[in-house]
Amino acid sequence: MYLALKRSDRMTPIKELTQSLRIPFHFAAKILQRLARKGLLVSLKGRAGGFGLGVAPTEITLFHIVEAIDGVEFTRRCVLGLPACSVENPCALHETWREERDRIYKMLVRKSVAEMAREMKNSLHGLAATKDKDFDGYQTNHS
Amino acid sequence: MYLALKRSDRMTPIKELTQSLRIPFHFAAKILQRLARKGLLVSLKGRAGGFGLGVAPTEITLFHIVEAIDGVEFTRRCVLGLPACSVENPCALHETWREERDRIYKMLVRKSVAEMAREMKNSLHGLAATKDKDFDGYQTNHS
DNA sequence: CTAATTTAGGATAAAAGAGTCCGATTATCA
DNA sequence: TGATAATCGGACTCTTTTATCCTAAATTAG
Ligand code: FES
Ligand code: FES
Repeated sequence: MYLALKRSDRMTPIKELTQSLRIPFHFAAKILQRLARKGLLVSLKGRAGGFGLGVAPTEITLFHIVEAIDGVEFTRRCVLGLPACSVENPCALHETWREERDRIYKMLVRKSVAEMAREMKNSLHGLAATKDKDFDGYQTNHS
Repeated sequence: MYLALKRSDRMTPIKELTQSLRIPFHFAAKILQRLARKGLLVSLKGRAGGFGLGVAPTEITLFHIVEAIDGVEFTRRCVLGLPACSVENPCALHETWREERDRIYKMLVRKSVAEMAREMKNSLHGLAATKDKDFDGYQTNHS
């Protein structure tokens, strides 16, 4: 979302992002790296390096992000943990759960980063996580 | 579900349950114990001991079980992990997620163990978990 | 070419979770 | 009253997840 709200003609270094959002450097680095490997972001090393969007923010959906970070196995898995989920051998919740699961899937596919960024424009700093970790500005040490 | 399908005039020992369902003894024991502490089941030590339902199977809902096993924090938590979830300070997904979250909540509250047991009556043995663990019948050792 | 900057990614550490084991406790029966 | 059959709950182990750190590689400025 932060990257989506930035002008895209140059790269954004991790340090800028983490200081603005007040989140830990290495934490953000791993996430950005992961999204870049999936092609959602592009990265560039060196002097003017950093991260930028790999595709238009209207094209990046929550589904893509969940897929890159947590995986989307849940769309196929039995909610009770049975080895297979199928209509042939349904568990006690199969029909009920399938309905909710489909709704969530559709929601993930529908929500784009562009849309979300628009909605959070005014409160992006609220992204600071639940626990108050140290962020770059006051970080104890880094060369 | 297994207990709901049994006549309730005497207790069911863990061993009987785990052999019928082909699941590991200690695994089931911990779960049963946990449900008993919450009052969903009753337990009795000694000779004719075992577990039984603590309340009518029509009164035990999925919500009660999730509450006892995994917790139901998710009904209050921000899906993006912000420290608080509220309409005053909503995240980019607040409205969208609230809707799904409510549906899932209602589903959990609606589904009773009685209903589920009825539906799985014929395939309860399918409860054997994803990975094929050893179960009591062939377990390597226990006094 | 060299120094500075910045990401890449493997290694390590820390934390959480799942599953197992075992001694203690409780109840029943002969 | 002693032997036996059970659960109870803490300790322990194993695996997975999360977070951090560190060195290498890439890029650019001078
Ligand atoms: S079989 Fe359980 S959700 Fe489909
Ligand atoms: S504020 Fe994020 S779900 Fe309510």
